[in-house]
Amino acid sequence: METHELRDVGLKVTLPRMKILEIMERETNERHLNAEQVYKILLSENEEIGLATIYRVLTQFEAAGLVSRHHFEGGNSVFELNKGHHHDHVVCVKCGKVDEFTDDIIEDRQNQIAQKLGYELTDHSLYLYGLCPKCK
Amino acid sequence: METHELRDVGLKVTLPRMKILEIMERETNERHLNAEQVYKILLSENEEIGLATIYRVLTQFEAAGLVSRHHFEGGNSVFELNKGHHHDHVVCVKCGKVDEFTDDIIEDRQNQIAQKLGYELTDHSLYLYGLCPKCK
DNA sequence: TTGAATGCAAACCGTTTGCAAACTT
DNA sequence: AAGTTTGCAAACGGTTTGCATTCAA
Repeated sequence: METHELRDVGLKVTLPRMKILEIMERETNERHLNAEQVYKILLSENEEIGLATIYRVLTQFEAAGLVSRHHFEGGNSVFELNKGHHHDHVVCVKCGKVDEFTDDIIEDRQNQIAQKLGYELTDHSLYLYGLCPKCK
Repeated sequence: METHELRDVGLKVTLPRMKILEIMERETNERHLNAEQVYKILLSENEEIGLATIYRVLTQFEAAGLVSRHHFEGGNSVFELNKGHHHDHVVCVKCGKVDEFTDDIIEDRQNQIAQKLGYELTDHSLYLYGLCPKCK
């Protein structure tokens, strides 16, 4: 139940936050949503929640560590529910489907490259773009 | 001389285009510039070129294959002069310095991952963020 | 001379913010 | 009852566009 997840991260339990969290839990596995998409899903379920609230709630969720924000090609932010482990993404440029992966070899190489160039890494982002099985 | 590069890609030779191309050639190796930065450099050299023109020219350069556009963390676009070969980037989060690299092992792994997940890759982006030698 | 390129200001779009009203505790 | 959270509309920042003027060929 979303109630506990919200309380656990110190957020007051409100209807908008519960609904948005519920949607993130339902949809994250298939695709990552932007604020507009969350807004439309809410509308289609007859929940009249303002777009500004969605941005605010998602930003709070991000600060609380419940979701991460990504900037895919094109620019606007998409959000994904956190499941704890680091991973990278493959994004379908046609339908928006997202697959996740981790690869130790790639991680190692990144660290080696950073070291060789003298950088102290703080973060990295790796996105693969293409057509998913259904779309090609 | 910038004149030929412009003619070669089918662009009329104008002062804004020459100046902007010249700046890209001077600056690309050290850092990748956004439109605002190009604008300020032009101003500092007493060239009064409108920001809208800079966006238009950079977009034309991109279409002509002269430059690439990237979306680094934070969101706004930065441009880099193309030198023909594919490469990825390490970006200093403090000073904006950019280093480039390519790594065949990473490229291979990316292709294998895409294949395993059934994607037909069209593109990818890999950015490492950190502190460069001077900034850490 | 003629069509393309520029400058300016206004439009745009995703996102954020100020404020009064509606909620959670 | 006290303090948050929400909705609305207005503001914002980077980028694009319409239109009259200026320019390259």
